[in-house]
Amino acid sequence: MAKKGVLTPQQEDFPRWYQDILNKAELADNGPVRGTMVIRPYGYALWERMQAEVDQRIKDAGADNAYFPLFIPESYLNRESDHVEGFSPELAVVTQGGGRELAEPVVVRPTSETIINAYFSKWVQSHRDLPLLINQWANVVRWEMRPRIFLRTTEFLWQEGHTAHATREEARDYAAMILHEVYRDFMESVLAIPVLIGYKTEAERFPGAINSMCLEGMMRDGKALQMGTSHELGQSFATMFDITFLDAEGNQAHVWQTSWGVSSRMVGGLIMAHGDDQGLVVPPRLAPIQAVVIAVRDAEGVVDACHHMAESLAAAGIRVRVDDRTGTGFGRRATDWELKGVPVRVEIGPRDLENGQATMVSRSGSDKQTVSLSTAPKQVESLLDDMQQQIYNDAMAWRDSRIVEAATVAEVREAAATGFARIPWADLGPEGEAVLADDAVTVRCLQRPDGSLPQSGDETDLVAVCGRSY
RNA sequence: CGGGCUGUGGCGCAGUUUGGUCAGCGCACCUGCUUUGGGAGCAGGGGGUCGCCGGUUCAAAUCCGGCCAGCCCGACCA
Repeated sequence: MAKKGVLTPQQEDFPRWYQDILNKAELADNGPVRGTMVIRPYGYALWERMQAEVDQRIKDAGADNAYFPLFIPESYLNRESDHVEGFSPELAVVTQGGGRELAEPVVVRPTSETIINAYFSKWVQSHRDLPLLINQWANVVRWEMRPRIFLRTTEFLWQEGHTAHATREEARDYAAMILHEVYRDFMESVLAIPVLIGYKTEAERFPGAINSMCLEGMMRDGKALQMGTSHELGQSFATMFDITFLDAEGNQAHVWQTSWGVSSRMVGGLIMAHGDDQGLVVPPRLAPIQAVVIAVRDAEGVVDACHHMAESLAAAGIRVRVDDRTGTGFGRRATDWELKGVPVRVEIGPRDLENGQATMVSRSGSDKQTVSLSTAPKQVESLLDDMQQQIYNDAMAWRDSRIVEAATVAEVREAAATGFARIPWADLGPEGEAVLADDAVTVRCLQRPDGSLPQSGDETDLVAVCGRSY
């Protein structure tokens, strides 16, 4: 009884598909205040897994977690002119507290450069205090014009790293290292989303940065999603907040800084990079539930067998859940887990049990295979490994099939209707970039012809990757 | 903030042109029975002052005015 799809097909209406999946997979709801979201348990479980993986990599990169206040004095924002210009339109400002007008309004942090650097200036005295490597997991607020759950919400969750270094080279290398070792590695090996890396053009740069590096993923509708950024801040904040140190020769100098972040936007990226008309597809390394053991129906010994199966899967290190809600029809439950993108289903019914078997089904393939109860954990494990690789390969092949080499602005515009275009930056330039902007096409990043990260924005053979974006 | 579309039980919608006999449908939910190997069936049942405020009228989901919210397309952005 193949029913009509549960979700609006992607081809028919992609934004609608996205809305449907948020509801049907129980990921998030709109909050009561415009632009806010309620992240539901399954959506939050995805975020927690992302946090855990990113946090470990950040610690491996030598940064320590700390926490700074939600409220920032308005005057702090005003100290860095580019920064305040960039953010003031989207600030939430508190003017009252305890029933009284505040002497100085406080802003709800849109990002924490200012308040963190105010403290860096207290903590940094000597070259021996450097590098100072701090990370914070927090919520931030930006009063966005056009909110969309996970992709652009008024309040969102993120991680922001802030560092101070003795030299420009060291700061640049650290920002690039974060881009590669923390972000790119996480996105490609855990999220299974291939990303393009490069520099932002001046037009797209973070307010206050001297260089912004980014990672861009392609969604299933051909649009780009900026999945993360890593900035060289130069010395502007150091100057404004007076962050100085005595070097080994006894000279006073300003530090060189970086900041970098990824956010709950990645949940949206995960949905749109892998999801299909059956629902979410969650790569095994990320999945909060890697395998669900389903009791097909309540016959003799079936539910017990499911719990035993779950125990042996868990013992093999697999994140597992049992679905023994036999009061609900099998088809309904199978569909529900498919919607949630759980990589592997292990189904056990009386027929399986008779033969000492279980049925193993992969979210990405339609074939069911029969496995013996005793060897199932091994087989699930290896299926999970295969799926991780396959999901990445599929995303990569699909993306590459939608990247076009272009020679003119017109060709870029045409290619951007379905995907990305690559064009020599020398041929496009800021003038071409401005022309493309009329059609909502932007330069997503500047990279070397081989796709690697430049060492400098002055390199002469840089390629501009262009597309429409979220 | 500009352009377009839309607000009716949890979700999706019909009804608005021609004001009254209009508060209805599907899904979801509750109870019972039968079911359960790909969104089960039957029977019974609960739930909405029709986005909000005001106006016109004997009478407003329906007409008028204002406001608010959501979605899509732009400018902004993680």
